[in-house]
Amino acid sequence: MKYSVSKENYIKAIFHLQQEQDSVTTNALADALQTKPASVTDMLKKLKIQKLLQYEKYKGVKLTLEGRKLAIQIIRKHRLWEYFLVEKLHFGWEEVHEIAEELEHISSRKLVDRLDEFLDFPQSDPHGDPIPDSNGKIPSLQQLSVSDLPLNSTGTVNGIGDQSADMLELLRHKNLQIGSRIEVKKKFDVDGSIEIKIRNQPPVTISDHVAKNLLVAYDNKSK
Amino acid sequence: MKYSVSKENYIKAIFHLQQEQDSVTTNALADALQTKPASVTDMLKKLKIQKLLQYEKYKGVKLTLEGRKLAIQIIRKHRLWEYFLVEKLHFGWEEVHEIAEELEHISSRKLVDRLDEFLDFPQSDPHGDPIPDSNGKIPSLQQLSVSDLPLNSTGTVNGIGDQSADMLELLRHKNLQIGSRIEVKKKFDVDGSIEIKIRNQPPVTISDHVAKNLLVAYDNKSK
DNA sequence: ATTATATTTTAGATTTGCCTAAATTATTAT
DNA sequence: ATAATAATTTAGGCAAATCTAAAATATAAT
Repeated sequence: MKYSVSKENYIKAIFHLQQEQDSVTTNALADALQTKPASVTDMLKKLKIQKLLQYEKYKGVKLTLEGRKLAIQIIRKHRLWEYFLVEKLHFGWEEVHEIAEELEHISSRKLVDRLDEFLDFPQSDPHGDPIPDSNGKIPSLQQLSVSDLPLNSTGTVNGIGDQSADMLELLRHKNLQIGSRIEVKKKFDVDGSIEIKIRNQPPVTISDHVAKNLLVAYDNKSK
Repeated sequence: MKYSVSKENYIKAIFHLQQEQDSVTTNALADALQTKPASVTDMLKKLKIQKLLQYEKYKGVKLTLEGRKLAIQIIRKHRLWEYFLVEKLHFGWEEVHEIAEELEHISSRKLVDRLDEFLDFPQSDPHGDPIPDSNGKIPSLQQLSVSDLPLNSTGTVNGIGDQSADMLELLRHKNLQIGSRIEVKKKFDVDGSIEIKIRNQPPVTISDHVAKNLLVAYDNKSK
C-alpha cells in the first residue's frame, strides 16, 4: 500500500475539491495540480484500477472510502509537519506550506504518530485547519467568521478563509494570527468594516472582506 | 540545483564508497544501490553531464567538488534527522536509518539549519557518525577501537564499526550504547577478549571482534 | 432541435530510471 | 602472451508520468 508522490497528490487534490462539490471535474483537477487535462485522464484510470476512486469517463470522479482514508492520512501528515515547523522550528506560518508539501509524503506511520505525540496532539495547524487524529477522525472546530460575531463579544482566531499571500501579509501587518483573542468593538454598516481589539493592543479596523475570512471560535461569554 | 531522489542516492553511495577507495567501480555501485551495472552506467553518464562526477568509461568514477558538496549536504540531513528521531521522538537507534533515508531528500536548506539549531548542533548521530555542519565541515571525532585502549583507561563510546543487526543486538543486550562510559579492566591475550566496566554496572567481557568494532573517544585522563 | 462551444478523452511522443541480452574491454591465470 | 574470466558498456525495451494535437462527447445558445 505505497503510492507514488504523484498519486498521493492527486488523491489529496480530489479530496479538497470534493469539499466544494460532490463530484470532481477533470479540468478542475488539472487546474489544481498545475497539469493538463489529458494527464489527469491518464492518471484517473490508474487510480481507478487501484480502487482509490470511482470514475466513469465524462462523468467526473469521487474518492472511494479507501481513497478518502489515504487523503486524510496525507492531510494529517501535512498539518502535523506544519505545526512542527511553526511551533518547534519557529518558521513563519506563510512559509511552511511548501515544505510540508514534501514532508507529507514520508511514509512511516510510526513517525507520524510519534510526531503527533511529541507535539502534544494539536487540534489544528498554524492556518487553523483541523488535524485528523491517528484514526482519521477530523475534529470539527467551532468556526465562524468575525462578520457573524455579535457586538462586544470575543473570540479566538482559529482559521483563515482566504489564505492568499496578500491576506496573510495584511494579517501579519495588523498582528493578527492564529490564537489571537479579539473583541468586536464596532460595526460600520456603511461598508461592513469592523473595528476589533486584540488583547493588549490598540484597536484596528478590518474590511468586510477580511472580517468574512477571519475565522474564530466564539467564546462562551464566561471568561 | 535540485536533483532527483535517485540521483541523490547515487551521489551519496559514491561518496561512501570513496572513503574506502579513491575511485569507485560500476559493480560496487550497483551492489550498494541494489541495482544492475547497466543502470549504473546509464546514470553515471547523466551525472557526468551535470558535473557532479568525473567519469571515463571503464575507468571508474570520482565525485567532483560539487558532487562532494551535495553528498555532504545529504549526509548532514540524514544524520540530523536520525538524531531528531532518537532524541526527540524516542525511536530506537536501529529503526531510524530507514526513515532517515526518506527524510534526507527533503530539500529545504532552511529546514535543515533550523533543525540543527533546534537539536542544539549535535556533533554525531545515534550511530556515532559525525554530522557535517552547515558549511559542510565534518567534525573529525577522535575514534579508536576498544582494542587499542590501554589497560585501566576509560573512554566514551561514540561509534560502531560493524553495524550489523547481530552486532547491534549484542550491544543492546550488554547495554552498551553511544555515550556509554567504559573502562578497560583486563585483556585476555589468549583470544583477544577484553573485560570492560560500564559506569554503574557490573563488568562484562567482549570478544576481540566486538572490541575492534566498538569505537570510543579516549578520555584525556584528567577527569 | 440543431449548432456552436466547452470539456474530456484518445493517440502518439517524450523523459527518467530501470531492465535483459549481447558486445566490448580489462584482468587473471596458465 | 594468450586464453579464460570478469567487469563494463551498448542496444533495445518497458513503465510511470507527463505532453500536444486531434477526436469524441457533453453543454449551452439560438
